[in-house]
Amino acid sequence: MFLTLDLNSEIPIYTQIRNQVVMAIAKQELKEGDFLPSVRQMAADLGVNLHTINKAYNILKQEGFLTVHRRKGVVINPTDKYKAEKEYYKNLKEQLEIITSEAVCRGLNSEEINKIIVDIIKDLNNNERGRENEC
Amino acid sequence: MFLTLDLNSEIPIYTQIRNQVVMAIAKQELKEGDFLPSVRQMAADLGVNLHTINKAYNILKQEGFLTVHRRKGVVINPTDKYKAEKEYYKNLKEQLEIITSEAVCRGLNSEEINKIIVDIIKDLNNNERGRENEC
DNA sequence: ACATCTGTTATATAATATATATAACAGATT
DNA sequence: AATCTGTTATATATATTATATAACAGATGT
Repeated sequence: MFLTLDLNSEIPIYTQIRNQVVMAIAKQELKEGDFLPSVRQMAADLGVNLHTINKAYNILKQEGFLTVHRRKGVVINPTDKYKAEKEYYKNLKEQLEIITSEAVCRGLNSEEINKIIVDIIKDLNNNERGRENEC
Repeated sequence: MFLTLDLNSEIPIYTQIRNQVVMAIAKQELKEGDFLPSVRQMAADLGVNLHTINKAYNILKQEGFLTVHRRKGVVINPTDKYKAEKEYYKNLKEQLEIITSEAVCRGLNSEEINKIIVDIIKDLNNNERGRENEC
């Protein structure tokens, strides 16, 4: 399982799960058509409540990342289901305004921030390799 | 006042205030030695409770952005008080990993993300001009 | 047909976070 | 001495987060 929880984190469990699924999709550890465990199964695996998983899945569903089927479980959507749209860009910009402002305050410039992002994307692609036998 | 609140937002009021102060520092609308209104004054201005402002100020204090004096009110710190340090970099990277992963999922590449950040920083500097007679 | 596993929905409960309302204290200013 | 500071302490209300049970209906496998 690619999921690890920090129960002491201020970030809610359902948000941690949502974030890690998105990161797994970005790394292509999860691809179109891949299945996630059922809410009950993942709840058992992680030792949390069914509703916590259900909330995370419903957010991901609402965001377009996955589709939910009875019995089968949860399926990662094809990428065209979660293409960037107007509302997403607005939200992204708002988030980056806050983060970038603090970074600028603390003396970083756009090149340094860009380097961090380039490195993150590089890492996403590195993790892509050598992981064929998972899930 | 450079502060506007969205009471319907899911973002807590004290977090909105914290973020807007950081953005104001980034825009240099607030500079070293500038004063912020007292907790009571800003609470009255914004129509919220004293403790909500106090919480925002204490977070900003803890983050190094300002110092609190009795009577005088609240003073923006010199920039060396909130230089980027190890812990901040770790936190910044964690935040950007999540945001960048989602952006990559939605089809953006590092150039496009970088452009958004460059534009944000450009806007921060634009707002710097023509605002001499504020506060 | 039947049992079983799905997601889903509904309640209830508890703990924590957020926000407000008052009050009081101690330091600093005027 | 009066006033304005930040600070601290309670109390209260609401919302969020997380858990605990239970039940329902659709789909699957036997």
